[in-house]
Parts: sequence; C-alpha cells; structure tokens
Amino acid sequence: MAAKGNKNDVSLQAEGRDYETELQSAGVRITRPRQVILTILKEMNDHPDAMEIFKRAVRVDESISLATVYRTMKLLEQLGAVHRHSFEGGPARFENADGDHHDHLIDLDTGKVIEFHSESIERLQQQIADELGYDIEHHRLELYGRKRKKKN
Amino acid sequence: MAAKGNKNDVSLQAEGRDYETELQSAGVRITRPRQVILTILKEMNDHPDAMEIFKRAVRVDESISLATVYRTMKLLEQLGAVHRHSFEGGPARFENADGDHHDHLIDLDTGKVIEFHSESIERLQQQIADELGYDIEHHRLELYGRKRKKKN
DNA sequence: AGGCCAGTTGCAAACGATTTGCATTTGCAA
DNA sequence: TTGCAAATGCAAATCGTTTGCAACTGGCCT
Ligand SMILES: [Mn+2]
Ligand SMILES: [Mn+2]
Ligand SMILES: [Zn+2]
Ligand SMILES: [Zn+2]
Repeated sequence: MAAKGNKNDVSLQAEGRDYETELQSAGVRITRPRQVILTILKEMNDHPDAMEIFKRAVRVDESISLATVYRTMKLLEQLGAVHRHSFEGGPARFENADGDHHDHLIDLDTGKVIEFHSESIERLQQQIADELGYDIEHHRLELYGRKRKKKN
Repeated sequence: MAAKGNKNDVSLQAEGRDYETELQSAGVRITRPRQVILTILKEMNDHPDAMEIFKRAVRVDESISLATVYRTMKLLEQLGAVHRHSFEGGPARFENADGDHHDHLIDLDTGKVIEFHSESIERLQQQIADELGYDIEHHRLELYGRKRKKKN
C-alpha cells in the first residue's frame, strides 16, 4: 500500500489554482491579510460565512479585520475563486470555487449542507433557457428538507 | 369576438382563495391595513418587494406603515398566501401563492422575472432527495441569464 | 348602542449583515 | 531606499427588516 504513488497523491490537493499568482497578474497586491485568507481558502472545503472566515483568519493573524474579509471575499468572487451562496435565513456563505459544479440540499434541522449534482437537471435548465431565448449566466438550485423519517 | 363567454372570463380572476375569511377563521382580526393589503394581493401578478407593496398600499390608504406591510407579509407567508423570494441582489420579493408551482429565470439586464415549470426537473429533484434520504420541504431554482444574442 | 380589552398599529429605535470614508500603513516598482 | 497608489483597520453609514411601546381599534359581550 506504500509504493506506486498513484495520482491521488496529487489530485487530492491538486485541482487548486494558484490564486496568489493569479491575483498578482491581475494587478492586485499580495498583502498579509490576503495571504492569510488565501491560505484559509485553500483548506476550505465547507461553506463558512464571513464571520467564520474572519475567526479562522484571526487565529493566524490577530490584526485582520472583518471589513477586509468582506473586501477580500468580494475580490475573490470577482476573480472566480469563490462562490457566494445565500441560503435561506442566514448570512452569505462562501465556498472554494475549485471543485466541479454542484448544487445543494440544506438540512432544515441541522443546517448541514449536502452537495449533489445532476447532469440531467443541468441539461434541462439549459433546454428551458434555450426555449425562452436566454443564455444562462449562472443558476441556483437549493433543496430544503429533512431526513426522511424511518420506514423504507 | 364578443359572444360566447369562454371560461377565461372567470379563470383569469378565479384561482383565488378568500384570505379575508381564512384570516378570520385563523383567529386574526380583519383590520383596515390588512384589507388594503389583501386587495393588493388579489390583483398582484408580479413579484414586488415590501417597499413596492407599501407604495401600492399608500395609494389606497395614506396612513399605512411599512412596518405593517412587513408584518402582514410575514403573516400571509405563514398562512401560505404568499411566497417570499430572495433573488440575487435586491430585497425580498413576494408573490401571490395562488398559481401553480413554478420556478424563475431572472433577466440580468432588465431584472425581468420569467416564470417556468419543468415537471422533469421537479421529478429529478425528488429522486435526488430520495437517494440522499431526505424529504424536500421546498426548493428554489433560479436561472440568471440574458437574452440570447442574435443568430438562430 | 356602548364598553371592554387583547390584538394591531404607527413610529422610531434597534438590528444584523455588509459597505464605506478616511487617516494610516504597506507592497512593490523604480 | 524611496515614493506613492493600493490596501488596511476602524468606526460610522447603509440597507432591509424587525421590534418595543404607547396609542388605537375590531368585534364579542353586555
Ligand atoms: Mn458546495
Ligand atoms: Mn413567480
Ligand atoms: Zn446546478
Ligand atoms: Zn420548482
């Protein structure tokens, strides 16, 4: 089980673009707060809100401000590095835009966010937009539900 | 083109439940502000936000307050009389819950809201939730796009 | 018809999330 | 190194929505 470095060695971490460099060539300065937030982004595999990202950032650099988190998230969003979600109820949540496209099912009892993807649905959406004479820029599909009660 | 009162004469206005009565039997008082807002609701076939509803209400009764609009919309939402949407960007928008279920395509250039319905998509959503072991309470599907540019 | 009183209102202040003005700091090109 | 536009932290502002509270009704009960 040790030898033969299979492609997972890389692909687990891979997938990731080098935002630091991308930012740079986008004519944006690599500041300390941005380094910190980019690091957090890299190991982000959930859907934290600004306050949560702020907390994670403060753990690394005491002096970071919430305003900068907001500013940076907006920047990263424009850069396509993160996606912003507005699930029912709470504040906006962000997620690393690295992975493949997917939609979400939110557990109304626990708040847990479950990801799923349906190529058929994506296709149907396209088809509908086509028929209406539209090009889809992006879409949002959220299912809100609760764990099926027993039986079956 | 005049004779033969086809069923549209009715169905255009029909569909509507009598919320005034429903409210009453729900042990809620029929106040002047509520009458006004219910009237507005009845002829509402778009997706206005609270401020817009407030404006329409003021046209009828000068003394209505925005707070009451919010309170009443919440009430009507709980009653199932209206649906609340949170399209990207703007404030919450409401719509009469009378019609059949549908989802929305928002024109990013004009803000126009286009309604559509896909039984296939609805079915697939169910199926996905099933597989994940969930019962869907409700869902939200929004397509954001722009009118297809020329050709075809 | 009149009264009672909990439900409802208008108002303004409070709220939570996000943005912004500004003086100060800092990245980084020259 | 220095210079300076870009970025930051802070606090105040903004936006949509909610809420406390005193004044005001709707509608059941005499
Ligand atoms: Mn996700
Ligand atoms: Mn609609
Ligand atoms: Zn999707
Ligand atoms: Zn639907």
